[in-house]
Amino acid sequence: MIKSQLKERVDGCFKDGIVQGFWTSAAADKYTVEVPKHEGQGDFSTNLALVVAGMEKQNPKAVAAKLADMFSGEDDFVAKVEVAGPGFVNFFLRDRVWSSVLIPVHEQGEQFGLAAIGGRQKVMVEYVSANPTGPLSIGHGRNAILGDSIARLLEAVGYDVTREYYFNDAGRQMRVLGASTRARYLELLGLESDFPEDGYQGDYIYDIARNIIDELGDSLKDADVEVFRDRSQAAIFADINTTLDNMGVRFDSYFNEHTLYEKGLVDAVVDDLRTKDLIYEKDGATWFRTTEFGQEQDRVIIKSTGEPTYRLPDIAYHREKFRRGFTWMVNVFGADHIATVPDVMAGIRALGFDDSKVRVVLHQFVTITREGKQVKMSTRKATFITVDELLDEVGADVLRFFFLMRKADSQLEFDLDLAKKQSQENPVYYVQYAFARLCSIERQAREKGVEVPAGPASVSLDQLKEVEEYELLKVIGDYPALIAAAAEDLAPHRIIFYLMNMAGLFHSYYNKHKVISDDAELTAARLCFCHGLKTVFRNGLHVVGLNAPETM
RNA sequence: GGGCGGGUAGCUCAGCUGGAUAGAGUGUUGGCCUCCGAAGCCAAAGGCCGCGGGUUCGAAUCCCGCCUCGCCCA
Repeated sequence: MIKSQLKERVDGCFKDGIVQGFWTSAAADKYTVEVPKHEGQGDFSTNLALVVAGMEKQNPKAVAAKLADMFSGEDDFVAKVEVAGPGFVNFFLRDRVWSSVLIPVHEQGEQFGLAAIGGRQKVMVEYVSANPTGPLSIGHGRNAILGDSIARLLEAVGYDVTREYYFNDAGRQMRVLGASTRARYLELLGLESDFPEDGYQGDYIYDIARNIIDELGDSLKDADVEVFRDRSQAAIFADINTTLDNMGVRFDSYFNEHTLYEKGLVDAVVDDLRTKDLIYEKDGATWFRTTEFGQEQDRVIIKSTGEPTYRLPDIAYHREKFRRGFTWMVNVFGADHIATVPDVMAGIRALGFDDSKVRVVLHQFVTITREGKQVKMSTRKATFITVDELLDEVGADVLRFFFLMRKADSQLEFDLDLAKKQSQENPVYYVQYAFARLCSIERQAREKGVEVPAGPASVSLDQLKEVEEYELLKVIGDYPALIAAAAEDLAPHRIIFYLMNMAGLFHSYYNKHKVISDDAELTAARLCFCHGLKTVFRNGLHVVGLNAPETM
């Protein structure tokens, strides 16, 4: 906000410079106004002179000097302008400029940081999308948290978000699931059973079988696999939903792949591709000419057995998303789905849609370390760690925080010992503690009969003149831009880093300066300042789905 | 063999569209509670940003090659 004010003034000078013949318009939109890394380099700096000089073979320092001259004369915003280094122009602002951010924070409260960038456009975020063959694994957990946080961020900047879970309950996997449950059922009844070779070995299958016995006894001993499949699916889905609920993850809709077939949408894709001559038959299979869309080889979409490959329904599903009116869509996938992306994109383009409207967030795998050693996981042997187990061990906030601490591209090492055993030194608590402390300060003030100011209007913000206060005020002022950038990049991890940084600055400030003192005017200003901090902590925690506890 | 993603402090990881002296947590070492919550703070130590070229005023960041780890496809 303050940065954009300055940027406008720099832009104005740039235009004046063109009029005066100092430089041409070539560098327009190429230069930036940034916060310098090091102290002594001002509150903001611009590389305008370096960019202009580079494009026009001028001396950067001379250009910088001209720009600095145009800022001549002091005012109530800029205090000092300097040329430094290879040709940066550094700006030092008036101290009182910073405390002005408390005004919008106070006025907007929970709305502070929200934006209307999205213009209520309809966006779909698809995530989790795990088939109901077993409890959610740790990888699904990362996916769920990532998708949910991205959805929250997009809502925060004004998109109309629909969260969707896509699944397939009709495939081979599901038949194996049904057969596994039937085998366990018969086994528990003491009857002869044949557990499938590639069956699901997890204990949860026993649980499902046991529940069937409790409810229906041995009446299903001659029933088909389908019966067991349907019951297993229902039970597993119920568990998945409970898990998601415990994680604070919700969905607006569930999309069953089967409906694509029911409505003939899969066949329609084949027909449409065929009329566009993008399909041919070879070796009994049906091929899609993906080479027309920049791929190295064509892909099979219907196998010689008549069974479609995963690509086909995926393409049909994405066309359906477009038809449902979504302006753009986000797919959150684990790294193992990488291969399907180009095929689906090709399909979308082939059907006449704009594939740049589909943004794929790929996240790498999660590894768990316990007692310093990596835990080996296998889905088939059911030796994976489930989200439920993690939730039991560390709780929803820690789980979410840890999953968001890494950008999606990075593999995530989840150190259980750190998350659990040392929970007192956990980064989650570090941030939440900052918020709780701020709440505690306000409680303390009230107990002492000190009036907590209603807002910045009634206090003298000029009282805020400590370096630590300026630093924190700057951080507060960055918050709206942070939300916008994190949403744009679909990168919730940035919020986490922001919060940890702000918490660090605050804890440091707290240890150095007393908020409540004998100086009534100063106390009022600081209480107002702390209230602003509290607002930003709460908003920041909430925007990625974390709790902001008032006491801990 | 091809594709994608990593390689930054002992460990786990940030580093936004190239910017001025490389960042955090954790671990190690040493300090700080009569004082708004010590789940906290302060200080020290710790780096050929995988390797080699290139692009330019300037590269951890962009381009090419190679090494290595993970995932996927064949």
